[in-house]
Amino acid sequence: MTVEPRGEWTAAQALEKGGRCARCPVRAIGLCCAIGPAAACELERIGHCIRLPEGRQISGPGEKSRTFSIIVSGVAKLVAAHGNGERQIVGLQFASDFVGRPFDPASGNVIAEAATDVELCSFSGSAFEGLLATHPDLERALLGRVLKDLDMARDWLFLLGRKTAEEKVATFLMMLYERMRLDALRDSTEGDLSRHLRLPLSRSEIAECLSLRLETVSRQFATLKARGILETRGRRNIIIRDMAGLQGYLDSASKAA
Amino acid sequence: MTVEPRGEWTAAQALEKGGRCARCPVRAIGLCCAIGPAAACELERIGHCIRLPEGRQISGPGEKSRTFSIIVSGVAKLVAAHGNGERQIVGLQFASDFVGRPFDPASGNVIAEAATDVELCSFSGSAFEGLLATHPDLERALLGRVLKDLDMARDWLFLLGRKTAEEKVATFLMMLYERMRLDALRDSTEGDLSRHLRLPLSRSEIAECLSLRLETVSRQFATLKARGILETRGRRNIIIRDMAGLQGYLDSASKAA
DNA sequence: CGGGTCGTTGACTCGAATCAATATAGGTGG
DNA sequence: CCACCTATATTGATTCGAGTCAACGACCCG
Repeated sequence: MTVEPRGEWTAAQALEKGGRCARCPVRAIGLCCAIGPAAACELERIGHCIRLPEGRQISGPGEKSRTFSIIVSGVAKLVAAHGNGERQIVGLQFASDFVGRPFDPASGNVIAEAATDVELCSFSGSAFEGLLATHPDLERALLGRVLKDLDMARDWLFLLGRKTAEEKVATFLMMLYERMRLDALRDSTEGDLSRHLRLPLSRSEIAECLSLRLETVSRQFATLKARGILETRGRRNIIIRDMAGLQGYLDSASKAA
Repeated sequence: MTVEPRGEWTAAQALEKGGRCARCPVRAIGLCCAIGPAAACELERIGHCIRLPEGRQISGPGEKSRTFSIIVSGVAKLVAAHGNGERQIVGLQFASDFVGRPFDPASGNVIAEAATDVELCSFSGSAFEGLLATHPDLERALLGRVLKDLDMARDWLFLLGRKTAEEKVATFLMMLYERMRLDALRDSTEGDLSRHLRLPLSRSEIAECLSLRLETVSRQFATLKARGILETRGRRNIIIRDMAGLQGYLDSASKAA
């Protein structure tokens, strides 16, 4: 998952070059795929690409201006933090997903943070809202994306509420694998990364996702390794040795010893 | 929460009567409040009111036709059920909320069920989608509602992941209280139901919401009673004796003995 | 090569689940 | 209207999974 630098660019530059969007890796799968060339040109005019380092806040309370962004590369985490120090990661957004909330000043206590270095195609909130108002296709597409996020959140509710630590970790890895495999196929860089997975999160962040402690996550990795389901290569790389074994955990279906 | 029978009615009847919507208790706060009288008239034409008894499935896999409904009275629960018998309630919808998913054939494994007897203002999926396509205001309002559901789901993730059994039950009761107080104020039936709460769910359903066992829910009720925070009147009625005490649990902020 | 962060492993604790009796509400039929 | 009956709810005893506290080990940075 090496990020090929594309550099910062502005709408003006993009137009000069005859359509930066045309070369955008998520043009075909992001929100922007829902609109025709004319509207895409308008999008290009109001958007600009920015790169943020791991850890930087992308949106949420404390940000100066409301923005709306499409992720070009990297992973963002959505974090709910209440009163005391408790944090819960309530969502992960990958390439082609969006971050931000049009028409909604208070984005519900959730902050978005770069989990890895990220490239964003970013719009000012009001400019993007203006475009939404004049392009029903775009608004329709956004509705679809929000519904997808809602499904994801509800799947996650089931995971947090009903799965054991072992099932949580296995489900998390499968989710990550499916999602990053899609991204990899598009980039079509390495031919056989098939069973290789680079983790975008630390153990402690995985724990924040799954409502576990980092020690428990570590133990579950150890269990999965002991069963020959995975191998680790350093801290952030995983090789899935037994895909079927991993899938066996998905629906809490496997009760066999 | 006695449901005043409004009877079944069809669009045709409604028009004869000069606008059934005008007398609808959720007209001012439902999705339909986003649109002008002309569009409201069209909504009236394609919608009809139905009443379903407690326990009846409203939507989800297994329903013959895709529908979209606005809840007029009663409470619906959204249930995620996977493989084995595990069930997780992933959302509750109250009067003025919606049930159903426009433009989305596969409604993400979630089924909606009447938690109490419900009155619905129901539309065929395609008819409602047609109206959405021609009324941007309505689509905008729908987007807002879906974003609200998303916030709710994410708050719930925090609750499931980071709160103790006691905090879960207290938070659940406060959520219910806030929501049902709003409904009650609108109906303005009883003057002082201020601290009275009728539970729309059984202990076992509450447990399904909170990822607890019903025994644990029962124990937490007992604890809250012992602390003088609540009283129970029969199985389904609660009187909140110490509102501040209950609120103390909301943000996991109270660690005082 | 050294230092520090991050991850792993171990021993023990604790909160909620589980298993098992009761007890009560609330509907039904006499 | 009352007595019964069954669902639902409560309470108790015990188990178990994950949390907590603590020490050690390994990776990655300069």
